[in-house]
Amino acid sequence: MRSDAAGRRVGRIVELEAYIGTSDLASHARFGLTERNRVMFGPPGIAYVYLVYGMYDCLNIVTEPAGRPAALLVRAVEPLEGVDAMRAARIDWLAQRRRLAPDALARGAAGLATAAAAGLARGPGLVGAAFSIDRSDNGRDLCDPDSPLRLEPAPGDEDRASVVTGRRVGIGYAGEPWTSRPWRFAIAGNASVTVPPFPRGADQD
DNA sequence: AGTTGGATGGTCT
DNA sequence: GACCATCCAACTG
Repeated sequence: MRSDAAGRRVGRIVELEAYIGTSDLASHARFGLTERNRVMFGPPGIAYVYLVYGMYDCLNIVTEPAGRPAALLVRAVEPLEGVDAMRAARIDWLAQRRRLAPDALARGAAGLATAAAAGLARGPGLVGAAFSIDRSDNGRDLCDPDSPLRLEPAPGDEDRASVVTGRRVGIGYAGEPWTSRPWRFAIAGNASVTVPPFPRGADQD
C-alpha cells in the first residue's frame, strides 16, 4: 500500500517474479555488487527500485538475508482502494514524460478515465506509475508500519492451489536454464495479472 | 490475434 | 556503444 499526498492506495500483489543469487544470469545481481543493485545484497523486506527502458520504475522486494542477493519483482497489483488516486497517478506519470505530444497526453488521460480498474497496475511499469513509485523509494523499509510505501498482511488466507507458475518475461539474454525456470508466480484467473503471455494456457512452461 | 517499432535514459563490458 | 526484469500504437493477416 502507498499513502501520500495523493491519497491512500491499496492493492493486492497478484503476480511476482523471483531473481535469486549471482548465478541467476537473469538477475541484476549477475555482475556482482554494483551501484545499482546494492540493496539486493542487503537485508530483506527492503524495496529495490530500478529504471528499465529509460522510462519505467519497477518495484522489487528484497527477500534473502544480507549477503545473498535476491528479490521479487512485483509484476502486477489488483487495485483495492484508492482507484481514483491510481488513475490520477497514471495520468501524472504520462504528464511527466518530456517529449510527449499534448494530444497524446490528452488521449492517454481520456483513456485512463474510463479504463477498467483491474488494469491500472497490470505490468511492472504500471505498478510503479499507479503507486507513484520511483527510484527515490529505493532502499525503503517495506515492513515498517509507518512507511508511506509498505507491505501489509493479507486480510485472508490465500489458497495455495490458486497460484500458477510460468517462465520469467523479458530475460532472453540470460539463456538456458534461466529462461525456463518457472520463477514467475500469479493468482490464477485474476483480472489484474498480465496477459499475454502469462500463463498462456497451462500452469507451467 | 499476432507482430513490429519507437520512446527514453541508466547501467555496464 | 550496446543493451535493457516495458508499454503502446500501428500495422498485418
